[in-house]
Amino acid sequence: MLYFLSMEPALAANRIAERKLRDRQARRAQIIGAARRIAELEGWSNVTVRRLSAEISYSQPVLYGHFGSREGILAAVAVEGFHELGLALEKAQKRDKRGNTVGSVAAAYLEFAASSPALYEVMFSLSLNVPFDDVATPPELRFAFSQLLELFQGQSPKSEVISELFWASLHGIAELTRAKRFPRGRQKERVKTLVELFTFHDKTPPIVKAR
Amino acid sequence: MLYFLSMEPALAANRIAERKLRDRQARRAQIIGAARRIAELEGWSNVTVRRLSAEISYSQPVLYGHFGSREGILAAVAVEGFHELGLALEKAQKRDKRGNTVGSVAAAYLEFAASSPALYEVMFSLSLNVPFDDVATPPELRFAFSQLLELFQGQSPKSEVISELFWASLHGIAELTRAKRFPRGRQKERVKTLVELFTFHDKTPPIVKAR
DNA sequence: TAGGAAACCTAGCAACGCTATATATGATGC
DNA sequence: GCATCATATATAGCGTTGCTAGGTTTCCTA
Repeated sequence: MLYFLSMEPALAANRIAERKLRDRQARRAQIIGAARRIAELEGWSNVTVRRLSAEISYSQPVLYGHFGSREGILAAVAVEGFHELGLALEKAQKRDKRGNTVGSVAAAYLEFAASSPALYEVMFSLSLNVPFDDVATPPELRFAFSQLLELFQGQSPKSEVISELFWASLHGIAELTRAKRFPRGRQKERVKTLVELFTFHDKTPPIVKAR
Repeated sequence: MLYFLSMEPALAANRIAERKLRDRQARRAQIIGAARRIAELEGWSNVTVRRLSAEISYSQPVLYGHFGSREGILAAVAVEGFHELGLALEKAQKRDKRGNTVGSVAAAYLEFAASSPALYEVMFSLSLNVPFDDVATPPELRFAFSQLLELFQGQSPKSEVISELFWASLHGIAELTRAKRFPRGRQKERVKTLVELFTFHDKTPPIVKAR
């Protein structure tokens, strides 16, 4: 039972360092979680550093030790959002059984944006972000977009442009819906028409790239 | 030369009231103009009430007398933006000589968004806005969207949905371009492909209803 | 020309993001 | 076990923000 006491000092130091790292990451997750919760319930303007510090029962400088600024916190939330969006799209693509991959991915995208409006908002409102094809771009962003890229892969020489347009359409629908710029209750029809636009029945083999 | 002095009192009061109204509107325009200029040059975070009051050489409460809050100022700028966007789209539609109305309107839309990024940003970032089909919706918003509606009028029973999707696509492209989420230098190809998607030829409609 | 309304400014509040500095906590060497 | 030192955390404050109560000036009217 005195095992740990007799342990090699270097190993003990390792365990301690690991524990500290875990604590740190746990607190980081706590901060991000609190930010998301408050944003979703009360809007991003209520996500203040003071409020967050009260929420996790630490002083403000602790938050600045984790993320360098308030924007850093929002950026971390945004990255988490892209990760989850990527997972949701991947899941939708894999689970599709009706041969309508484009449709189910589109539905999943809009469902994500609608069910977490504040999260979706912050994913695109941060203006000081790195370009998407930059080396510094977080892999979470690439991952999310790659799910859309795969949808049209090899369909045409312009498959990349098609993917970009598809993404833009989804993003536009999500944003205009969130901002209440669209008449209500036609969302299903909108998605259906969108899918038709992006589904190409040519002589040459079209859309479905099962994989 | 003593004409005005002997003028009917009621008329004199009228002239004075009119002049005051003119002054008021001129100052209102000054504020909006200053806000736009600063936003475009230094970003919206630098558009503070203090800064604006210094810019027009009036104290802060004067600004609050015109617009009730900082957000009120941004909203006024946004409305002005929608007005100008509507005009730009109308012009593009009327000037089109190549029979490619959809294309020239799309180009005009993206040109507008690209040349005034801060203006375009504020037009869609105000979350607390009235729904688009509400009675309280400023006519400028309706006007802008009506330009897009006309584009597809009568082309299909779903012309309204098509218009909404077209708008969403344009908005998505504008936003993703502004946020640098798109690879550079393919904008022309993007627009061309978009126009193809939204152009329905009488003989062979590219959209075949999928089941 | 007196009086009153309208226009305008001064000064200040509470809350914000952020940080220099002080204090407590906990691991390490003797 | 104790002293030491680094690391972790808190206190307190700076400058700036949006916004407003209250006093002052300006200008129209009678």
